[in-house]
Amino acid sequence: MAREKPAKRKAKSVPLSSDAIIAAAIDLLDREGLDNFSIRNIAKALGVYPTALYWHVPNRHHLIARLIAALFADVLPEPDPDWQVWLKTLFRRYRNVVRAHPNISPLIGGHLVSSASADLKLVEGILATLARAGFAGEDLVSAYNAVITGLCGYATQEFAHVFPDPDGDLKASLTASVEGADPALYPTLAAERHLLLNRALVLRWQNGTESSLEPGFEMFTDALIAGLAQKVHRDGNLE
Amino acid sequence: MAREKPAKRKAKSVPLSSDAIIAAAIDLLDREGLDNFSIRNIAKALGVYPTALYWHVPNRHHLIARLIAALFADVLPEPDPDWQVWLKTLFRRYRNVVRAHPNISPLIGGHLVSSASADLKLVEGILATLARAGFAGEDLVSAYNAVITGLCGYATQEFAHVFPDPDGDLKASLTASVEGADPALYPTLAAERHLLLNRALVLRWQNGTESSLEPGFEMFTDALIAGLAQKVHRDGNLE
DNA sequence: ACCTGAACACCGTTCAAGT
DNA sequence: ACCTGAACACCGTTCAAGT
Repeated sequence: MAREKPAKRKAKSVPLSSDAIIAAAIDLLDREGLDNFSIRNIAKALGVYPTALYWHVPNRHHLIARLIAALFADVLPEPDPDWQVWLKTLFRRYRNVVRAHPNISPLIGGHLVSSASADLKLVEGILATLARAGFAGEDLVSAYNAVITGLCGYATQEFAHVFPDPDGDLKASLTASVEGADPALYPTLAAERHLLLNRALVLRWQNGTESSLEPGFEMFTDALIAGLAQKVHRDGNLE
Repeated sequence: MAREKPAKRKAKSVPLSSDAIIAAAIDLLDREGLDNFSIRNIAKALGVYPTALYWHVPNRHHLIARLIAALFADVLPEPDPDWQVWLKTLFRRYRNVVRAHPNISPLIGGHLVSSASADLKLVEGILATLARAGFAGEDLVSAYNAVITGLCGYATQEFAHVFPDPDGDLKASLTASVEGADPALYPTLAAERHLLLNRALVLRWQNGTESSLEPGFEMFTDALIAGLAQKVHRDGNLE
């Protein structure tokens, strides 16, 4: 009784468009996850032949680039007098998008696709903020790269793709090795094992959707921003 | 004349083993890149049927987990009296591994696979270092997560997967949009465009292999470490 | 201009069969 | 115990053909 109407999404008549394709792609990714995210399944959801998409989108990579651009279209925060507050807000907004669409994590992670649809307003926003903070020249580029890394870094880890584990083998083996960690060899790990299990990166079998890593997000972003602030301050680049 | 012997890797006789499979997988990933990295091609390199691998390795995910574990087996630095120096060394060693095997970036990025072969010595090393710095309880977990993020974050971005772009369309469109950025709309971007093009994340068509992002790495890791130091200092968690 | 439909060269994985 | 070999249910993408 759970599978009445198999999501007959397209009443035909409506013509295909690249926007409709991206929308269907986002919907599919959110509903079915990365493992079922394919050109063919997007086409199926649209009630159209797979090859029909190629009239509107050059290939899978560009489709993903546009999908990412669409999801992050509104991350840019309003201006703020305090550059540190602005950065923090940006980090938070970025994380919220990933949290709302966690399955994009692997698509952002180690891929350069995003460049295919660069959001210049976002780039300028970060650059202008860092320039205002006191960064210039090469240091501005470095600080910008540090910020972008911080932006993607935490969220993509927190909401990383969990590979299929029907029998719960991963949970079992992680629990066993953490619970059974020899205090002589791993004193800190053993002492804090209950806080760490499924809540510390590399010791998880679930991602941020089921087991939030928000405290670490606060720590990470605050530390990064504070470190950047200290850098400009120490170098005497004050306005 | 460049393709004499097509790498006839296996003289047969030598029996298959999971270690041999991982070694062949690393070799394939390094030589051919992610786009040709498949179970079938690993098998081909070993001169064996694809399905033969399944006797030694449960599936693709576990194979990748073991591959990652093998590559990072030696990242853990020697002990150092200064916890900040130790962390910096760890960051640098991690980046060096990724730089030597850049094609793993997408496999680390937004995936939780690494958990399948957690390196407890590495985990303990980071935890012990942070505990020594003054972190405890929940803050220790948060700081640990921040460090792991920093570890993976920058390197996976710097050496991110570049999708095939035979006609150089990406380079052309990025160059055009950055070079032609309206100074009225994008003042900072326009002013520093020569420093940014292909060297700022999201404005690149090459990754760190061809266009190093090391200055940003220094900035990022120094800022993160300094920020963490400030955090423990401010909270008065000194020993 | 836009979509169909067949086709190509791939995937990961299961499972029975061989030795 | 370890590998072969066929088979299944998928991929992304090309290209000719339809309308």
